[in-house]
Amino acid sequence: MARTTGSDGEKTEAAIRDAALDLISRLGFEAMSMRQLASQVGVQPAALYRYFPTKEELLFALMREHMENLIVSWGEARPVEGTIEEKPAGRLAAFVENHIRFHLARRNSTHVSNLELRSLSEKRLKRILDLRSQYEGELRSILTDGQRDRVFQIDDVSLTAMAIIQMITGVIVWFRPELRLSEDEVAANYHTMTMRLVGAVM
Amino acid sequence: MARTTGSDGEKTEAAIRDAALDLISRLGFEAMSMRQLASQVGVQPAALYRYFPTKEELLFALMREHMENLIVSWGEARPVEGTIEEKPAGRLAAFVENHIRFHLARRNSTHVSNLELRSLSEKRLKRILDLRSQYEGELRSILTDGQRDRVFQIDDVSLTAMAIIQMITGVIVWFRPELRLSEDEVAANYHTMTMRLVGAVM
DNA sequence: GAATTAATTGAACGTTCGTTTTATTAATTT
DNA sequence: AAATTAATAAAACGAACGTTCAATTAATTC
Repeated sequence: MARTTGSDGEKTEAAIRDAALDLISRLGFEAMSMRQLASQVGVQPAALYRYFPTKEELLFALMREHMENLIVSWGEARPVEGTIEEKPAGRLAAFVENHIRFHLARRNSTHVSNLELRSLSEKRLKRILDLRSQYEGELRSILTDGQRDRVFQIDDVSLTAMAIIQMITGVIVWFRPELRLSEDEVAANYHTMTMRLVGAVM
Repeated sequence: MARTTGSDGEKTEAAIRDAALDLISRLGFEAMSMRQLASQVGVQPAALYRYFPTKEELLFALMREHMENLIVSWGEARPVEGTIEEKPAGRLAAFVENHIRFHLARRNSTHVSNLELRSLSEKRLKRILDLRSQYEGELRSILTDGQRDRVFQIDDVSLTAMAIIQMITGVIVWFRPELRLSEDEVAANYHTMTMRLVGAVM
């Protein structure tokens, strides 16, 4: 056999991405074999190489897409200038809420992006870390502005930014949709904790 | 050749553990081969199997030891009953300080214990998660007591416990000894943030 | 100093890995 | 309807994997 009836490059590529996110987040990147991936997609291993030249480039594509989506998501959620929400406290609230919702909606790719950095070559690792640093810079600038306006009490902006990122990303480690708390309640809770953490009066 | 001059089982086992922690934390468990490990220890691959029956049991041993050490460490650092430090705020301060110092002193095994859970069989995974839950229970009980005494303002004890654990464990992701902040400063900073997070007045 | 035990080597086992090559068929274009 | 391009299958490559086994030597015990 060769080309199968109804086969379509775009659909296959999307199916590969989905299956890869599922398998990598469950088994880990190194533990997932290309044969396993092909089998889950319903295709022969060789077909994968039409879409991704190597296993590592597949991982890189998934991670880059995740980070770019995250940055775009924040760009759209960020309060517009001149509004009341554009003050530091409003921006921080928007940042936390967007971050929580984005990650809860993308558990698989979040796991992949957070746990598989070691499998990237130095060059590709740097590109992902640059995107990450760009995103974290948004948080740092919010904290710096709040410190300047004396609405936040922060000892060290960089350290606080890392602490907040770790805390709010950690939600995907324990949160399960079937648990007692809803996504809204979780987001509200993290918002409150973040505001207390930076010493903002609510 | 066979047994080498000066060879000693205890030393070899310790060397295997050290090398494994180093390699796994750098490459990941699946990416580390037993041949690589043997080479770093300075021994033939077959020699590893005198100390650990399988690769997975080696990983399990490293993780269990890490968690048991963490629990022992907290047992020794925990304030004694009847002292002023035994109030919730003092216990929380001790918990955060011990946690930060313990993890900063054991970067490799922390990475292994946090990132490689997926490589454990169901049974062994459960044993590690039980130890983890036992440790987290200590934090939850501190938060519960502080809530009862009205010295902490906490919406949800479990959620807050997870948030704090994620935040303070995250220190090893970014902290490098050569950076501007000392271990003492970092610990003090996390202590302040934690107290603010639970709404304690300092 | 002989017998025993501990520690390790060297070689090999079958399996699986990521990837490549070639052939074949479906869909699209001309 | 013929020619071309896109999508896949089938088979194979050499390399690396975790692990086992038998042989060998160092250290210890008697």
